[in-house]
Amino acid sequence: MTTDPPAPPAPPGTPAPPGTSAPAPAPAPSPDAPSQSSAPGALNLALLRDRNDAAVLRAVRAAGDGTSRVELAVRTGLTAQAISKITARLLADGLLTEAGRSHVAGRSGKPRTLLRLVPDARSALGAEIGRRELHLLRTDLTGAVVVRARTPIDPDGEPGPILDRLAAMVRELTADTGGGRVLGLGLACPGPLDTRDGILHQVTGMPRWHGLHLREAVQDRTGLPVLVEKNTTAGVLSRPGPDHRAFVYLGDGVGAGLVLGGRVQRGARTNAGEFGHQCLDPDGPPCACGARGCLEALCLAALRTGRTDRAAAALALGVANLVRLLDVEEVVLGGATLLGDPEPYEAAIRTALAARLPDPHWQHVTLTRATALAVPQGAAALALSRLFG
Amino acid sequence: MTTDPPAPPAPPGTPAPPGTSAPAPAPAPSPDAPSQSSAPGALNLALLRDRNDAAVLRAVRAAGDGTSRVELAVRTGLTAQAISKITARLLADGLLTEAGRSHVAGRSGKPRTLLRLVPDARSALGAEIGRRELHLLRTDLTGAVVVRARTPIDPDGEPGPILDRLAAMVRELTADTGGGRVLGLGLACPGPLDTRDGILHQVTGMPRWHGLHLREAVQDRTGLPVLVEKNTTAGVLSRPGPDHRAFVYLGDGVGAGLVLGGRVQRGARTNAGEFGHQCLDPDGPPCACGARGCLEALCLAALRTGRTDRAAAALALGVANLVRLLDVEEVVLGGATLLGDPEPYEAAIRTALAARLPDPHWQHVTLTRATALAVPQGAAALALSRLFG
DNA sequence: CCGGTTAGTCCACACTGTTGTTTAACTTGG
DNA sequence: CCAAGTTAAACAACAGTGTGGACTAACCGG
Repeated sequence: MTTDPPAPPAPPGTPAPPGTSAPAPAPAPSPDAPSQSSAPGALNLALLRDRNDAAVLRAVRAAGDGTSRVELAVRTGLTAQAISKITARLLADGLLTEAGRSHVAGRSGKPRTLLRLVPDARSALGAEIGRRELHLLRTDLTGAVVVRARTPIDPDGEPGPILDRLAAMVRELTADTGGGRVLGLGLACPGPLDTRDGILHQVTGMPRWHGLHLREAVQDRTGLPVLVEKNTTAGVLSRPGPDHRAFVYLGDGVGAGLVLGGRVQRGARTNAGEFGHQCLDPDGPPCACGARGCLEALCLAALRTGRTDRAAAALALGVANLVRLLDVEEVVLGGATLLGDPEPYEAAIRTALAARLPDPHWQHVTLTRATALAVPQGAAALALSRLFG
Repeated sequence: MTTDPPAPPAPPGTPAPPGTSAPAPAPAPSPDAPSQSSAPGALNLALLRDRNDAAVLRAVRAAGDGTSRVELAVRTGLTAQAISKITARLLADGLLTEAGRSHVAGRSGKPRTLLRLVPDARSALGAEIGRRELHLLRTDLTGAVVVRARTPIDPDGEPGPILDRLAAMVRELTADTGGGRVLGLGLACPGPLDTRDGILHQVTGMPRWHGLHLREAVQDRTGLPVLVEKNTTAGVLSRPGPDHRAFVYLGDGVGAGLVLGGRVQRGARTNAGEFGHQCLDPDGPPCACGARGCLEALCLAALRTGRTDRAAAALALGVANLVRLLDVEEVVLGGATLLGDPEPYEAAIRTALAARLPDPHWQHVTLTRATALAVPQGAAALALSRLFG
């Protein structure tokens, strides 16, 4: 765990979240903690403002290409006046621009002024740390990938040199961000980990990374706010979607990321999403986790013998179980193995859903494919969520 | 669907939620809708105040018997001054009282003034509508049951007369609520339903209730704010618990209610919790839902042949799957069948969790039994959540 | 050109939580 | 017993939130 040159010694103008006006009020004890860790819902005026700013930004993003203030007022439930103040703030911060007016033929009155996100106003970094390679990318405010870079990883090696390389790549990728401030760096990792403190637990297949204080290590090397997340959870955040959705991953293992009620679900011990270890057959083959008949064990065993159909059937059953239990409206499929040959999986899942949902029409589930970049993009989205909430 | 005498023609002084001072600002379109239905997180000042009031009330409730203002300030993250103002409001509303001072030996300074909930300040009604009987109860502010009543139900009968009886029971049970205002009536029902509009879908085993506008019907008959909820979801709310917990139900069927991240999860179409229809054996016995090998089918088949052990094993496997997928910290067991003979189920679940969680120590799961009243109590808790958020 | 209509802003305001100061109610030490 | 020290809670002045009403801007239709 070499600690290396601390890179940019202080965060070069990054830490201020949405509002930029106040000099440095920050009553928070730790400089990067999210204001109040375990506050049970009590809100401050500053937090209120940030929340409403975020709500407006989200509404603008959701609208795609241009919304008016009136529409924002309707969508958010705030007054026109409140929207006026909030958008003024966001315009001053450079996050929004006015982009023409919306002339609707045969409609009297002053036309609405369109507002848009300024993609280059901020940027975010996201990385996927895998057992084979490290993938880093930078996105703009809309989440679109701007540049990316990759480097191989030796899973048995020490993390230190790799993190040094990561820091170097970060410097490269952020060198040319005009005035666009970098919001932070999201790191998506396999295996169980502690999201809150950014500490890895037993990362399967990467023995030297066991127990690593990843957040601290990368924060020291880059000077950026760092967020550590499980890869599947990052996957589900790769793009905005419905309030109830799941990202299902089939690669080296099987896992899922969950958004329920519009919120990422990490579970009590940040260990939710162990979708691959649901038991589908108490007498099935043994799994690496110690149990028997896990979905993951069934899938991997089938794949080893080339029986994609069986792997797909097992996965499909798991997805149907998940959909029935959680009533999600979208399932996003990802992971190298699955994306390498998606059709059989999609077909099997469609069949299973049709067979196992009592009313497939009413409970329609959208099935989509993630891109290969979903995980690092989701990691970047994590950094963007400082603005979008 | 007889419409009957509309009972107390207007809500007799009930509608104002926490704050009572303002005459009647209510900018909400519909009188009982929760201010703004689908507002994506935007808050106005009135909502901010209600939220903070609720946060303080929750903190007082969580503290059990008496907290001080300083402690509330710490817990909520608000300033002492803010707490002072908020508690003053709640004291004026009669929700809190000052109950002595906390003399701690060997501690200098002014002793803290203890604050407590006033149990009788408000009350809430909760009902469980089952296939065999209707169970109604009234709780105080703390959720403790004050009075209850029951009446048999003919599952094949018309709902109208039963709802009339319900309204009569409501009048009885609320006749002697001193000044304690009734916050509302929660109705827990089986089967798929639409929580938002309070409309039942196809309630299994109660054909005449199919498509009933239950909320409206009961609201008209009682004049109270009515909330309709699925029985399992009500069950999980029967008492405060950890932020990630599940209520698992084995009665006429098998189901679950979920609280994840401190929020009830109903799913995209308020159909989450179909825990009983996870497939544990693709070649298993056919289930009433049309699929094969559902947990519920396995359990019920085993129970029909008196094999409690097999039913317990199936349920335990499902619970283990649920815990791994969602990383809950508490599982509450309920339902008449299970509570009639809980030991084998508990033992099987403990065994399954020990076998299937990679680190049972770190991921410890508390297993508790619900009371027989959990469902109607949870329904009442739903009405209490107007105050507690 | 002018009235009608809609969008957005300016201003005064009510209310939120915050900061700084004062009062209340104890314990401690002489 | 009394003064000093300490902690709890309230009081007063304040910054900042969203709100309501009046006002201006920018279009349409005649």
